[in-house]
Amino acid sequence: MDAVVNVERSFPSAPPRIGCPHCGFTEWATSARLTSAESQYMNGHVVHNRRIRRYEHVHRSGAALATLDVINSGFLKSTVSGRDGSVQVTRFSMRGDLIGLDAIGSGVHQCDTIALEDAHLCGIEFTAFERLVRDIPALQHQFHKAMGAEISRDYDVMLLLGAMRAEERVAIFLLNLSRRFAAHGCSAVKFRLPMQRQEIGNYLGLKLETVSRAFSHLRASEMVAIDGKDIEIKNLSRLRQYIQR
Amino acid sequence: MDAVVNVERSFPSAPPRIGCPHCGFTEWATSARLTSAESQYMNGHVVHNRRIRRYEHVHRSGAALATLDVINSGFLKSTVSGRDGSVQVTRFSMRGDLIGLDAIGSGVHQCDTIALEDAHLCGIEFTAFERLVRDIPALQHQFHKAMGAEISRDYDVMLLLGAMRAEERVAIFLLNLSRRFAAHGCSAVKFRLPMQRQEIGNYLGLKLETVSRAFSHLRASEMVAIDGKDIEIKNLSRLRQYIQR
DNA sequence: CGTGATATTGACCGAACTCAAAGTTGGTGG
DNA sequence: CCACCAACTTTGAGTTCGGTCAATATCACG
Repeated sequence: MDAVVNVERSFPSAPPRIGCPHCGFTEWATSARLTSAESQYMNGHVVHNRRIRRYEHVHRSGAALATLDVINSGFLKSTVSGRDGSVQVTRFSMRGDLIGLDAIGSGVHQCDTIALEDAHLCGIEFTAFERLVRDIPALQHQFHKAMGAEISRDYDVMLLLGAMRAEERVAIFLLNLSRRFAAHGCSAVKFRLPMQRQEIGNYLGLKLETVSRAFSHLRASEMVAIDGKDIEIKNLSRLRQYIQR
Repeated sequence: MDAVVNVERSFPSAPPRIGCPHCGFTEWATSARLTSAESQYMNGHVVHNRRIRRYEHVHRSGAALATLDVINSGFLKSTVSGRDGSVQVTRFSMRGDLIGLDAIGSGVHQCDTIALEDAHLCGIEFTAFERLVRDIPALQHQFHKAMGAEISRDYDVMLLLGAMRAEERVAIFLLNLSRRFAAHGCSAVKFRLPMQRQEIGNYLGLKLETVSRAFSHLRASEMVAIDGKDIEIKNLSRLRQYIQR
């Protein structure tokens, strides 16, 4: 607890933050309702706004866990691979998402994480993060919720992969993207896919041709307009209904 | 931190533990290398050895998170359901496994968890557990590793569901069970399945007939002997090889 | 504007599903 | 303790959904 006390001594009121104008960790701190002293304390450990270029790795499978990161901008994909070369996309991540949870179990990354477009991350060294989490109860709770949310999401994906038919999977995928864009103040009905058909297939457990056919069929049913990577959901409620069968 | 200090005052050396002879939390404490004072402190919050009878629920989807539990004995299954009645088994849990992680994200359970046979659990109220985790750094690290391990396992299941063929899934399922039994000092090559074909299918994203056929084929290939629920792995290395294609 | 990568569409194939029937198991009550 | 019966498992035959292979179309980037 000392650390927080020290910070409170050094920063009795919150000084203006410097550096990273769109820091994902600060957003995180906001939703965890940290005091400004706590927020400042955490902020001191953040490596701000690391740039990742399109197609670059954030981390590779087998690499030791170094930092926990939050995305400020850009889209990432994480993949696990079988020995036979098969690839499964475990997650598409965007602004506000935590990167590195795949390495906490063993200390070594289980996934490759690659930028689908130029991206910016803020990171905290994991051992420092665990200390912060111990010192700041609100941060602890937020972190546990974030890991728990990832586990819940994984269970939804298992249901999708194990029990849904191809077109349902694609519809659910679009609705999830829609919801996530909306949560960031973007349009829920009109957006551009940051990934290609192959990658969607590797996420949904389908071949790219099947994804393409599903899109074509959803277009024919007039639920969505699809032009390459540009998506417009024409009938949100019918699309929602469709997956409830 | 006070709590630990208090405990250290009250229990300068470890007094003999009472009550639960096979407490999973104690095993947990051992692998986290808690001091005996810390272990004692934690132990004071454990509700020991709750009995769950076969087919009873440990928790239901939609119920608020109350306790985090560790299994002392018995096998459990956790499931998520789609609106259309489809069921996905997210996990088969056994001695030493943590129950309740599915509720940490939202505070509400995402899964139904049911006993496949009579079982015993030790539990700690979750809010108390978060306090313990803050007070005992080694416990914190252990808990984060446990959640991280669950996330890693989920990614493996996604690869299995999204990219593997039926017989591979079944082979991997058997090998995983084998490894887990071995980790508890049981035979790695001879064991009894605690679940039925339907439930294996609901875990592997297959129909029960497909599971049965896969078993028959693995038997015909002389990799395993299967008599109902009794499994004997006849050729472990060939079975391992088989999934590496 | 050209070119390689990505996406669509079609025809065919095969792995897993469905439906059905027989065989086996295990729990219960006589 | 055994017989019965419902639940579970195996196996077979036919179907279907998604995969495979291939040809064309479109896009994005240099």
